[in-house]
Amino acid sequence: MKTREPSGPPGAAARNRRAAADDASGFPRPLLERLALYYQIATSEGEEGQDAISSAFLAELIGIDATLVRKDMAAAGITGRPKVGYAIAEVLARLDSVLGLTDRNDAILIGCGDLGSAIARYAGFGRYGLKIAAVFDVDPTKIGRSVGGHVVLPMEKCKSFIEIFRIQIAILAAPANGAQETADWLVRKGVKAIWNFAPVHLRVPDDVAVRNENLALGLAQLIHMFKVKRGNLQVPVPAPDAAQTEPELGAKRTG
Amino acid sequence: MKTREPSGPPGAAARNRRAAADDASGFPRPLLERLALYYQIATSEGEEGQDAISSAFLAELIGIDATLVRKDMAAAGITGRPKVGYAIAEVLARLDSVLGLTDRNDAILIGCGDLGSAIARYAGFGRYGLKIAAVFDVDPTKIGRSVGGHVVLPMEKCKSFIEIFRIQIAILAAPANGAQETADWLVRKGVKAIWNFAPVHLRVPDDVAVRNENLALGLAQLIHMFKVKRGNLQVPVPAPDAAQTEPELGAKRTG
DNA sequence: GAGCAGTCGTGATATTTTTCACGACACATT
DNA sequence: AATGTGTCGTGAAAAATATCACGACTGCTC
Repeated sequence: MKTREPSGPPGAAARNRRAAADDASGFPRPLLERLALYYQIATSEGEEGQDAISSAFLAELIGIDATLVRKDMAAAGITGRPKVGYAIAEVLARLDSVLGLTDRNDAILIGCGDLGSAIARYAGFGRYGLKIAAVFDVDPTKIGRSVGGHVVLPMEKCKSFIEIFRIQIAILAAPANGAQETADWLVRKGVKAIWNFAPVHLRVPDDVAVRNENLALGLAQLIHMFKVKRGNLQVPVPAPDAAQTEPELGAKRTG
Repeated sequence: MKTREPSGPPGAAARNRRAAADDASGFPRPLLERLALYYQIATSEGEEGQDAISSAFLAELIGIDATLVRKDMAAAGITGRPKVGYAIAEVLARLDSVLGLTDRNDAILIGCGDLGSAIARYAGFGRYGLKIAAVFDVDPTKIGRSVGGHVVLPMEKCKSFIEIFRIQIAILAAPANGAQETADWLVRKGVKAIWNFAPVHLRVPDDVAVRNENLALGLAQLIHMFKVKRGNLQVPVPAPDAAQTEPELGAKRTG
């Protein structure tokens, strides 16, 4: 079984590569990100009294091509009017539906450290349909404390809470060690979506949605950008011992 | 005909489309994300006593193809050994350099609300070369308070702090309104990299690196995934008035 | 009402990213 | 020492993604 199995499982394996593991099935990830961005901008413009929004405006703001915006809108099922643009009301309604922000989702928050507290206190998630129903922590010293209007509960009560309220979304703001374990446990209890802030890449079954937020990763990216722009970083090729002239990709050693 | 200009500008304009605006110039964004992921996994494996790490292992863990991992490694200038894998020490050293985590970077934190406090308290950034040198806030009631070992300073002192310490990186954890304004101000003062947590998409000059973290956006994505996996969301096409049978992309109206 | 200017819609095209297939090399075992 | 197995390295093909160019339609102005 060296060269991969061509036969393989029924059909799940075909799109198993990244569709199921990474975003879902609906839309590719970059598209989704842009869609959420449009939603945000449309909301902001709407609040300023605007009635419609043009593809060029969105494109300029985000820094992409206007055509791409139009393609995205088409993919989301949003129709614009020439000379006017896209009706903000329609954009919001449509993206509400596409992004699934229409109905409320109860979530539990696991871990009430610094980051967990920030999340618990952050009120902005309500607009996106997320409501934190309860906050849990293993640390006995934190239990009973009130954070963002929620009383921190002991983890022992988590199990029954999930079962009673049929919780399907969990926010994981626990330390790195034990995060995977906790995630596994949550999945076994029936949680179907995990928003992971622990600095590890969680592995979950295919039927569970996970988003690894991973601030450290974002930081690494920012610093990379920063360094490159400053000019004192590029180092694509190290040239370990054989000096190459081509900065292409790798370096064939044996020539 | 006008199938694009074969001659074209020198070369800078060619990759101007998104290279300069989006990530930088070094590596495409998805590659960078994976690289940071490798770094994280390698660190974790190294702490567990592992000495080398295989492309297949990384691929399986992240959910991508092993070839892609090898290509990425090659792009980063990391050489593996057949039958063994990639030496963790080399991976870490190389990615340290590529991601620019080698030397310390002093940063200031603007905004000490819930999220700002969490960031100030979060110790994990040190590993990635970031050191929070000072914390600022406009709110007079927060000034003087100690958060994560830093005394919150008034924004009035921010200007001179940036100038004196030659601060080039700012973490922006202010509310949405005024975030762009603050960012503009920071850029004028010489800041070259902004890690933005405000729920807006910041616009900065080309020579400034910005990463919009935007938790709400991540949440929207998670919820989308969740809904799609649950099966009660798909709606690619709305069929406003003309019912189409093709769920392709758009719907040609005039036929 | 006709012309003009601005914007959407989309097929074709270019570019980027990922996968496939296979060769080369290193370590383990006999 | 020779063989065997597992892993890297990489050119070529495929797939996905973004861009271009142009047509169609709308609202405004004269």
